[in-house]
Amino acid sequence: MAKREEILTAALDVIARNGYRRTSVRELADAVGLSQAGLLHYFSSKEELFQEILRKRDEVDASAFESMHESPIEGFFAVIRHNSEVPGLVQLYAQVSTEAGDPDHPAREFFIERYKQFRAMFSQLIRDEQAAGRIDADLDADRIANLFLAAADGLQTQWMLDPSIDMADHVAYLWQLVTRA
Amino acid sequence: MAKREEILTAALDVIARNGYRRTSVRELADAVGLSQAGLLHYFSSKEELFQEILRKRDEVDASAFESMHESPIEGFFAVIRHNSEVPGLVQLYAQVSTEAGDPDHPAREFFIERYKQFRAMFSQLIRDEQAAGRIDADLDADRIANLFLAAADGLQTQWMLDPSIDMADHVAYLWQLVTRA
DNA sequence: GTCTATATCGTGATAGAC
DNA sequence: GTCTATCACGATATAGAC
Repeated sequence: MAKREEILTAALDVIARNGYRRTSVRELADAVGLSQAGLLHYFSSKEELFQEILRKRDEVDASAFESMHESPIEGFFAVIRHNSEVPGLVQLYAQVSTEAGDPDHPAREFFIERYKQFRAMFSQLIRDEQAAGRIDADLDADRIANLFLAAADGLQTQWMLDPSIDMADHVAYLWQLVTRA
Repeated sequence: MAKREEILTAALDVIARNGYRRTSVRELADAVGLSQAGLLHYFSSKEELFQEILRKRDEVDASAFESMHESPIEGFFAVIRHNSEVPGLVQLYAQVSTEAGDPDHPAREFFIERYKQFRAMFSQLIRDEQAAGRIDADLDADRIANLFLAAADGLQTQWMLDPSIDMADHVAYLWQLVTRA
């Protein structure tokens, strides 16, 4: 459905500017020129809507940043750098991903799957670096992968409270730590 | 006021079991045998109440774990280990700390201050290790401190989604990475 | 497919009696 | 200090017309 995509794209735009906390279904509906009920015609619930917004965001980021960098780790840094341009999306992600920690949250499965994928991707990346001799082969790729994802998430919390914190810089520093260890 | 403390202690207990998402002021009131209005007599708003609950938690953790360990880093690990016994509190903290990222959130100042303190404490700890020759003096204590706090926060998100993730183990691994670098 | 209108709900806040 | 009662509100969800 083209309309669904149109809604999600518009939603990303609104939320990037207004943040998650202030954004109701009604406002997203306004942004696409639909009524609240009209918008919910395309999604089974508010929670599903926001989950799909986040999925769309991943998709947009992936196609924007993954291909344009030679090494995958550079793409990762680029996404993080980009994040500081879209505070509302950072807030959206941080908020919903922690809500999804609740056993009954409808987006829980989505996030479990998402972390599984990112974890696999990242630990593969590290193993590749190990194979190439750029990271000590003794290091535990899985644990390091989890630590990178955790650092990226946790830095968002700090950055929202103090935007002078440079998220990308910190993650790059962690990378430096790992590559020289 | 003794009553305020009594309320906060009871609240910690309820939330540790039920989590944040499900917990309304009314339920906390029930737990201390007060009406909702009766409880709010002691706090200016729901948001202030939850902020104070988190402050109380820090206080409890600090007195429980800081003194019983010789080195401060061990206390840090102990708190993290303890966290996996109280999922509701992890959820509470994760949730409110990200909500506080909003510029208008009443608990924003509280968290800014809290991070400032933890950051200072942690980077001092690292500098001490550097002075003792256990951490390379070339490393940037401030950035590493932020990375530890970020990792601890981010691991909570992952752990809530997958409790088989060992938060303390991961943080200890990061410590190992830093001490051998 | 989209709208209008409304049901329904939870819940935080407040007024005022005791 | 504490309760009862009520308000106010901001949602989301849904029924039913067009």
